[in-house]
Amino acid sequence: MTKQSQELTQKDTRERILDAAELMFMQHGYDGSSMRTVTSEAGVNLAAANYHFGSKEALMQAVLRRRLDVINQERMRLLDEAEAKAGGKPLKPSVIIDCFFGTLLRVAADQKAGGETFLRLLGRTITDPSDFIRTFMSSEYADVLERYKEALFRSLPDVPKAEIVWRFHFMLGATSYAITGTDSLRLVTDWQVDEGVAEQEENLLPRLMSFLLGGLRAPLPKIEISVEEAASAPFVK
Amino acid sequence: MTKQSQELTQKDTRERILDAAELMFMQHGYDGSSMRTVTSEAGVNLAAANYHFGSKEALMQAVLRRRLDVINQERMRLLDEAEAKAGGKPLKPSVIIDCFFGTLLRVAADQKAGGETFLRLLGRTITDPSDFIRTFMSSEYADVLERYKEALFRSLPDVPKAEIVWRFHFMLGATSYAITGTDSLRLVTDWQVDEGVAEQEENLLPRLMSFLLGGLRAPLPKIEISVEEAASAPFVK
DNA sequence: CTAGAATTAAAACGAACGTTTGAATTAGAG
DNA sequence: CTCTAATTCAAACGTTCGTTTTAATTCTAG
Repeated sequence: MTKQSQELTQKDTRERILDAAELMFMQHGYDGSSMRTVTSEAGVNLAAANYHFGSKEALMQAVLRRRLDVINQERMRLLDEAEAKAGGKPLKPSVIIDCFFGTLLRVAADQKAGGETFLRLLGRTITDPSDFIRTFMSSEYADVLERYKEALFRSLPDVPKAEIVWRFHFMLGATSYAITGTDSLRLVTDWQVDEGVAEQEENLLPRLMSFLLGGLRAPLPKIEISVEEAASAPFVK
Repeated sequence: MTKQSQELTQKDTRERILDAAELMFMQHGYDGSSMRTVTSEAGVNLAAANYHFGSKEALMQAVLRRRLDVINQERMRLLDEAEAKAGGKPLKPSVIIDCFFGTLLRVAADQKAGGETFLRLLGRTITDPSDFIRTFMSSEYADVLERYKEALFRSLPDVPKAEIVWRFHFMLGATSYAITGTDSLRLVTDWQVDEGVAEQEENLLPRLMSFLLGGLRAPLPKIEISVEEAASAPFVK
């Protein structure tokens, strides 16, 4: 059997498992989902999941990788493009933020039948307690995060780097929580009964963008920085 | 046996279970923690947990309630106090934000041996996939959220209420993610090896506060609002 | 068509799970 | 002290978990 035909025959089962796993992991979390519910939801045999992916952990990684690769490649491409166009000059913060967070929302919302689901899965995954997930996400994001941090440092030369790292951190949190959608605190209750899901995404992006930029460019807090702390501040290279 | 002596004798076991559960739930999540690891960590018999709390779900609720009650009562008290002092005039956004988010960080950080742990547990709990946790948090937070939303509406009369609700939502996300601490993406890597944990908390508050206020007061996004959407916007009463 | 690899299918494995049971132990009230 | 209720304890319950095994089936290259 050739490689090409393998992929064709596997594609059905593999992708059905990935789709079902994406949905179940989003709805019930990694620990809350079982291989049995995933495979039965996918309409395939239980053993097929272990045959194609090896283990539940590997399945989770495959679910995440399928979408994250696309998103992170697009993030890199857009930042390269913007920096090339700027010709050595620092980028505007709004451009950087849009490349990073805007890409996430746009790409994830674009992909038919799964983008929305993945977006919410990602929001939960970022705070997932499982060690292997945190390790995986860390390695998966290392390059792109380093790239964007450097871009922000150049973009905001007067802001301490430690402060930028903190605010990037806060922005990630606001975004991850925003896209989780199902508001655990029911802050937003009667939600889009008449309208489609797409419309929510459309409006989420500009709203979130305004918030993130406002936070990123907020006045610096007044903190007494001790000498020792300044020396050990993160990422002051 | 009198009620008082009951509480005294139960206190040891009950609180040891609560402390251990708080720690395990924080470290491994609700689904990732077992009654066996919790009770063995607490140094008590397995059945003691079900005896004192009835079930694993009830144990989780007791863990959350123990700290949330204190925090939310303090939130209510401070807002009452601030509004009484203002004498009918709207409060400044910074005051409201400090009452809500500042109280969380201060009270949780104050409580000896557990405040820090609970803070991180709460960060994860807010995005936990379990249905019963979301339901519990929703009901536990309903009153205080309603109170703070109203205060923000009065504080920012020119900002559409829907926008305020969105930004409250984003602020919750930034905070919950910020206090989760263990950065899943390792954005902050070499972290306070020399310094204690307390110092992180000290600096987190002003940093987070600046970010939240910047986001809250950011320029409004440009969104085309259709008539239908405006009519069904959340919480426009 | 046929040999052989790839895939699917059914069944079972041992381990870990939340919970329950019933006896043993502890502690306070009269 | 004695009786009774509260608590602790060891053991087991039935279920579900991720994974493995082994056989049946499907598909394709030659």
